[in-house]
Amino acid sequence: MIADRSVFGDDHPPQELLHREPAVAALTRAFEPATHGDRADDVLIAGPSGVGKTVLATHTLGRLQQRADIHTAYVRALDQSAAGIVRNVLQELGADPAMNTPLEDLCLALDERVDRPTVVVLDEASELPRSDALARLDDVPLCSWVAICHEPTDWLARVDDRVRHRVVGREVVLDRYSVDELADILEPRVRQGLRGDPVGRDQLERIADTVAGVARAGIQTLLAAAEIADERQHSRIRDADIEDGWPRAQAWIRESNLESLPFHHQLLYELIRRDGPLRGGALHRRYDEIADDAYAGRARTPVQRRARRDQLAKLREYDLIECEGSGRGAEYRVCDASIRSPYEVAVPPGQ
DNA sequence: TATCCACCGGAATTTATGGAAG
DNA sequence: CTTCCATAAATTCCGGTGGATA
Repeated sequence: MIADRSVFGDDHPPQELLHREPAVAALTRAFEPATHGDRADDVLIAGPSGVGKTVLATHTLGRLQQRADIHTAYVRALDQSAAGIVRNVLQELGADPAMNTPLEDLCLALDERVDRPTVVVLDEASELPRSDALARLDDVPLCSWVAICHEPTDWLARVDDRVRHRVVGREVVLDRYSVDELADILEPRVRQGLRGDPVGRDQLERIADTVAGVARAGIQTLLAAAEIADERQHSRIRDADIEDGWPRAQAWIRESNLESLPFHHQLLYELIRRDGPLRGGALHRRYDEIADDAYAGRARTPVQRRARRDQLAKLREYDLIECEGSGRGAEYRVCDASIRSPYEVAVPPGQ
């Protein structure tokens, strides 16, 4: 049934953006000055994860690039410093700045390189307000940015006044898709990625409903349901395949999250998976007991408690562990105990 | 209920890394 | 090669706080 898995990848853009016309129009308007060689307006795109914020930005920019002489850069801001972000922008523009180039020099190099309208997409920019990267980009005359975050109100409250005034009131806020809209979005993927006539409209709607209008989850669930239908030798996707496809899709997302993290995080995760739910104190004691063995033969060495707390916060952010209660009494547990670290983490049994 | 203690998380400080300049 | 420098990651320090203990 599955003809081409790559059709379901995050990096496989749709040929046309369905049901985002107002957002495309707003972005196009903001980019308009760039078509006559001027600086584009800055933009803030906000909305829950998986509803197409990144696709909206790159798709619209791609179309602009076809009819205007501009440069674009795509950077994952995450919790990078201003220097890290400016350095990444330079790399995207074809420069090769050294790791230890001072922020000031990076900005000068950027100023020199930007010789035409340049739009920088800053994805995963929720922590961006902590650095002054946006102000740095705004200092470059022809350079504008598109920041992508989850919570626009919170984000705007944390940025510098000068930066806020550039985007406030013109935020592009995306919401989850309706069942009908998401079913429309899934249809082309069925045609391109699956063989035969494997799924009906009512089932696409069922998928859309299951994932509550989150496009990324819908696409992954469609693929998972097709995979399960294959395993069960169904010629068409059945309701039960969709039922079981959703948790499988969730597991894929979590697995790739866990895989992307360094060993420290994965060790903490494995401790919680094996011995959780655990309170902070108990977790730290377990770590101290097994750390020497677990890190034996690895490039990294055990870290202190304060660093572990930051790593636990990262695991929560990635939806790998959850925390019941707050502060001192908080209890950690993994979200899905069937998800394991790809490292063979040697964790001797507790007690 | 009062006191104590361990943990949390912000901020300052130190260490590690990897180029570049001398 | 050595020294220098800037960043990123980790450590140290510490005030605040919520659970534990009497």
